[in-house]
Order: sequence, then structure tokens, then C-alpha cells
Amino acid sequence: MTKPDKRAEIVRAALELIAENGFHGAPMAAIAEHANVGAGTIYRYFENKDVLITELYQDLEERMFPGILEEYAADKPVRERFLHLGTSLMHFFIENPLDFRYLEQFHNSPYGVEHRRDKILGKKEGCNVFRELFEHGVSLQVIKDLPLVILFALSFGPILAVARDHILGFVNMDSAMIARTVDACWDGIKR
Amino acid sequence: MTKPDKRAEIVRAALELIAENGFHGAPMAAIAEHANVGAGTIYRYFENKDVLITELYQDLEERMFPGILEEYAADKPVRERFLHLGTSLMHFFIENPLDFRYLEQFHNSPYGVEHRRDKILGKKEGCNVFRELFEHGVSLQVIKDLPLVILFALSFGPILAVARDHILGFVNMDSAMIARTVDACWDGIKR
Amino acid sequence: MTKPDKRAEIVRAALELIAENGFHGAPMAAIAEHANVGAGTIYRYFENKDVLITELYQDLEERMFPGILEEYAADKPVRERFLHLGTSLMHFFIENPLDFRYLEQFHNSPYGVEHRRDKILGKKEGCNVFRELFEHGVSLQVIKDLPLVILFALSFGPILAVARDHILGFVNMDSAMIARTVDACWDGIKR
Amino acid sequence: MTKPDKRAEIVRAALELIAENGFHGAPMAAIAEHANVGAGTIYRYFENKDVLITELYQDLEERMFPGILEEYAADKPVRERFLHLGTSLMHFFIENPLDFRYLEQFHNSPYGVEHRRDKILGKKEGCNVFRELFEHGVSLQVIKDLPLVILFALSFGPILAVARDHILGFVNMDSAMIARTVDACWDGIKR
DNA sequence: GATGAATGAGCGTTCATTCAT
DNA sequence: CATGAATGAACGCTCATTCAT
Repeated sequence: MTKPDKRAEIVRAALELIAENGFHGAPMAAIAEHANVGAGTIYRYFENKDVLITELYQDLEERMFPGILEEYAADKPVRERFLHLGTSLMHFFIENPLDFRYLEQFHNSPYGVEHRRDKILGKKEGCNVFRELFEHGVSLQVIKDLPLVILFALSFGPILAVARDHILGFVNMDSAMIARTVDACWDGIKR
Repeated sequence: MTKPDKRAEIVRAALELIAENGFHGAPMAAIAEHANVGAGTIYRYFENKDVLITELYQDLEERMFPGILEEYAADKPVRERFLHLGTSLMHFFIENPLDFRYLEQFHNSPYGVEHRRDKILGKKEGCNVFRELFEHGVSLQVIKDLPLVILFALSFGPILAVARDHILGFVNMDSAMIARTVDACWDGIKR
Repeated sequence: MTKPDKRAEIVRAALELIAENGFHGAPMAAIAEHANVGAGTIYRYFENKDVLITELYQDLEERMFPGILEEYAADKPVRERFLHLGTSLMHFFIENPLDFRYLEQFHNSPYGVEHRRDKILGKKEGCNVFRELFEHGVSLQVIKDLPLVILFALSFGPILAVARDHILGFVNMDSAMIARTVDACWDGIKR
Repeated sequence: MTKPDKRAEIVRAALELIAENGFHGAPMAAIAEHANVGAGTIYRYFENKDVLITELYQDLEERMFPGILEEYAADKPVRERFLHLGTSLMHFFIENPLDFRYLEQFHNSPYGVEHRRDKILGKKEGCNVFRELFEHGVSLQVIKDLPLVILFALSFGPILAVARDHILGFVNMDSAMIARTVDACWDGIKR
């Protein structure tokens, strides 16, 4: 039986190396070495590098959403829900810098573009909390009546940028600063 | 003497190929071919690929700022100046998708991180209009009193995200939509 | 004790895969899978892939000769015996295309060359009906007085070539056409 | 400018290694080494290994036919022409054992099968002397009225087999023996 | 100064074989 | 005995860089 801890080691090593060096700064041989695994072993768990990259992202999403949605109350006001989500997201990024950097590498690559295209065209199920919240907010005239894509950009653009800058050490985000930043994002989308 | 038009051809070809295919989708041989230049010739103008990539970015910045700063009046109110800059920037990105995609590739790579680090730590001269505008706005209590880095994130995060989505075809930005988006960014940073 | 049916399954699977895809289109893992056997199990029956390939050929010969020699009467005239053998052989090839293709793969490889060398140099016992028939025919002055090796070439060269062309669909051999072809082979060696 | 002698060295090394060890006993790295050339250099002359293999075969054919057709007189009787062609062919094989073994490797591989299929289906121009000779002989009722493919088998089957056996040292073909063998082939196809 | 043929380290991937279970 | 997960050497191929012309 394939040992689950080998797969986990590969995932960990790949995430780390790709997060730190990008996709082509992380050769399969290096991933194998960091995982204390033979080069061929990776291919028992992942068909090829593309599949590894994609599954790594899916793993990441599965680890990310539960935490973010914890204590998320769908019956609270739109503003409060937005602040909750934005804050949780930023905390997750800051506490999981490797995950965050992997996520950025992924989004900023053909994989990520394809992934987004599928999501926007509705080909893929994704986490729709944000979409629903925005649509709800727009219908209540609490949020600006802008295309969803733009509302996403106004919300996540700053959050991602700030998380990156924190991780790179360009700014230090404590809880208060996070709260003020997410507040500012809300100002951007609120009507 | 090295002919400046050869350098220009190399820059043009490299920008095009890298914007379209990423850094490792643009081999030096392909750049040389697209520039109608020998492969070795590139190395007369650029020490190596890293240097080419970095200088390409500097060229891009030099082409970008004059257009954006056109008709920029330092004596207008902060809000008006912000809207002018944001709108110009978005227009530039949308009208120069190749430049924009190169810029994104660059920012999302070790090169870009290094570049930002140098700028923030003050090692490099950059375009300081934005910095001055934000600092001025903060001092007038027109803009939120947040760290500069966060104000940048709140302003450019959404603009970059929206420009990318427009270029990828996920949203269609006409002048009206651009104006509304930049307005929303202002809402994000204004006090 | 090793179960003989496991060995048989391995032999069957290996023959099929190698016949269809050649030696290096038939990885040990694939053979194991087709045989419904663990990859390591093959090594309990065959020391390594080379040994498997060689023993496979011996199995094949053992299955081939009994059928060909059926109804073979050593007291019939040389010509009649030759036609009988040639015809039986061609029928066997045509009715067992997998065996035939394996045989060709084997002959046309270092294994096959080695095998022939051993046979010709008398190191290995083989089926000697053909040799005896030719020697007898030569002594009766019914068959041309040529070296055995050449008589083999004149007889089996065309038969193998025609069988291959039939299997590849380049010609369609019915019983009549087989008879005429073997007749022509006889014309080649007869005095 | 690419030096023609580099290409020639690669061709020589590849022919030699493949003739001796088969296609997968001749790794590109080994070919490069035998040609005293960098591994990457091969790819300046041949797109990939498949192309190298195919072009090697075409080179070989171009070297082979002129010699064989030398002094070939289309106005001589069919028998005489057949003996001339068969003898020339065998001499060529025996004098160029590397070429011969390469040719065998090629024919006995997917490349060769494809090549023959194209030729038989008329997709490819080839050397049609044999075909014309056979068709002419059949129409004059000098050669047996058998499908072309079978006439080819009766002629070349033995010639190839004998050439191989000579090269492997199983028989020694001098001019007299070659003549007698080709005579025997003629007996096989003549009416 | 300009060239582009040549290079070889390094990539992603395969597969015969081993060995702990 | 049987297994199949693990291995790592070896493969075909790419490409940044060099250097003789």
C-alpha cells in the first residue's frame, strides 16, 4: 500500500520549493530530494508535474476554506460578513506564508488563468460564498452595482497585495492593521 | 559602435515574447530570431538574460510614466489628481496589453520582488508622484492614515487586477467602467 | 511451490505485449498487470527480462513444432515432405499472428542472433527435421548442393516475408496462394 | 555555417551504433560521443531521434541505388536483368555490412513498416526497377503470375537472409556462391 | 562589432529491479 | 511465496551562453 506519509512529504516539499522559487525553480529532482524520496516515487502519486501542481492547489483550497468559513454566519449583515471573510482570509495568508506564495505562483501562471476561466464560465464548482455575498449585497443596494469581477478585484486585489507585502517584510500587519485594511476594502465596494 | 536600433529590436522582441509566453517560454534564440539578430548579438547589449529582463522593465517604466503624467497638474485637489493618475494608468495598461503582461510577469518573479525591495528601502530612485500624492493626502487628512504600502495596495491592487481581467477577456472595461472603478478605489483610501 | 498457472499467465501476457509493441513497448510492470500478477512475482519465475524473453521463445518453439510435424511422414518423397513442412509452417504463422510477431521480434534482435549462433555451431539442440530433410535431399541429388544455411534462406526467407506481409495486410494468403508460394520455394531449392 | 563534416560524423556514428546495437542500444548521448560532438549538436542537424533515423535510411537508399543500377541495361532479357540486380544487391550488402544491418533494423521496426506501407499504397516514390522488372516478366509469361508482394518475398527474402548470415559469419559468400544463390532465387520466381 | 554553430548541464520522465511486508 | 511501493540510473531533449570566424 502506498504510504500516505510519502505523498504528504512530496506535497510539503513541492509546496515549499515552488512557493520559494517558482515552478521552474523547483525541479522534480529537487522536490524528491527535499521529500527524502526517489525521483521516480513522485510519479507513483502524481502523473506528471502539471498534475502535481494542480493537485497541490486543490489540496491548498481544501485546507483554506474550512478555516475561513468558520464562524461565518450567513444571517449577519452584509458588511459584517464581508469583514469577517476578508479578515479571515488575510489571517490565513499571513499565518500560512508558504500556502500564500504557492497560491500566488499558481494564480500567476497559465494554470491559474485556466482555473479562473473555468470558474468564471461556471465550468467548475468553487467556493461561492463571496459571489453570493456580493450578489446579495448588490441586490440590497448595500454594495456598488459593479460587475462581480470588479468587486472581486476591489476586495481581493488589496488583500493579496497587502499579504504579499507583509510576507516580504515590507509592512507589518497586526490584527488592528488587518482590520483597518479590510475596512478600507469595504469602503471601496460599499455604496 | 553598437547600433542603437539593434538594441531596440531586441527589447521589442523580448518584451513581446516574454509577455506572451512568460520568461521560460522565451528562449534567447527565439528572441534573437524575432529581433532579426544573431543569438550572440544579444550578449553585446545585455550581459545575460537576467540583465535583459531587468533592463526591459526599466525601459517599460520609462515609456509608461510620461504618458501617465501628461496633463497631471500638481496643484489640483488630491482626489482629482488620484482619479487622473488611476485612470491614466488603467488606460495605459488596457491600450498596451503587451507592456502590462510583461509588467505582471516581472512583478510576479524574484526580479520584481528584488526591485520592489530596493525601491521601498530607498535604494532606487523611482517615480515618486504616487508617494508624494499619498503623503500629501494623508497630511491634509483627506486620505486614510495608513502605511504607504497599504495605500498602494488599496489603489493598485484593484487596478492591476481589473486590467488583467480585461486583457484576459473576463470583463470589458470602457471609459465609464474605468472611471467607476477608479472612483471605488478612491472610496477605499479616502478618509 | 510456485504455481504453474502464474507462470503461464506471465508468458501469455508477455508474448502478447511484446508481439504487439516490441521489447521496449512492453515494460515489466505492464506485463505483470496483464498477467494479473505482482510486478515482483515475475522475478520468481524468470531471473530477469532477458531470461523471460529467451524462455518465451523456447516455449513458442515447443508449441510450434508438434503442430507442424503432425502427419509428417518421413517416408514420403523429399518434395512432398518439403511442401508439407512449408505449408504447415505458413499456416501456423498466419493462424498465430501473435506467435509469429514475437518470433520476428526475437529473431531480429541480439537474442535471436545469439540463439542462431548457438544452433548453427551445434551448441544447442533444435528441431532438426529441416536439416535432415535438406541433407537427405542433397544426397539424393533432388535438392541443389548448396550450404545448409543457404537452403534455409531460400526456404524460410520467402515464407517469413510472406507471412509478415499477410499479417500486415499487404497481401491476402488463402490456402491456394500458400500452396503456390511454397511450390515456388521448392522451385528455388530443387535441382 | 554548419559544417557538413559534423553532420557526416553524426550520421556515421549513428549508423554504426544503431547497426550494431539497435535503435535503443544507441542513445543520443552515445551517438554524440562517438561523433565527437556535443549532445545538443545532433539537434541542430536532426529535429529529433525519429527524424535522424528516417533521414539515415534515406541517405542509405541514396547511396545504395546508384551502385546497384550501374550497368543495368533495360533492354537485356528479364532473367539476365534479375540476376544482375540480385547479384549487385547482395554484393552491396556484403561490402557494406553496417549499411545492411542498419537497413534490417529499420525494416524491422515501426519506421520500416510505415515506410513499406506508404510504398505499397503508392504514397511514396521509390526505386521501381524491381517492380517494373517483375511486371514485365509476368506479362511476358517468363515469371510466375503471383502477386508482386510474393515475388518480392521470393527474391529478397533469401537475399537478405543470406546477406545477414554472411555478415554474422554463418556462411561465407564468394562471388560464385552469390551467383548460385541468385540463380536459385530466379528458379523460385521463373515460370 | 556581429554572428550563429557548438556546447553540456540540467530538465521531466520511464522502467528494470529490489526488498520490506 | 507473493506483492507492489520504492528506487535511481538512464533516456530524449532544451537552451543560456561561448567563441572562432
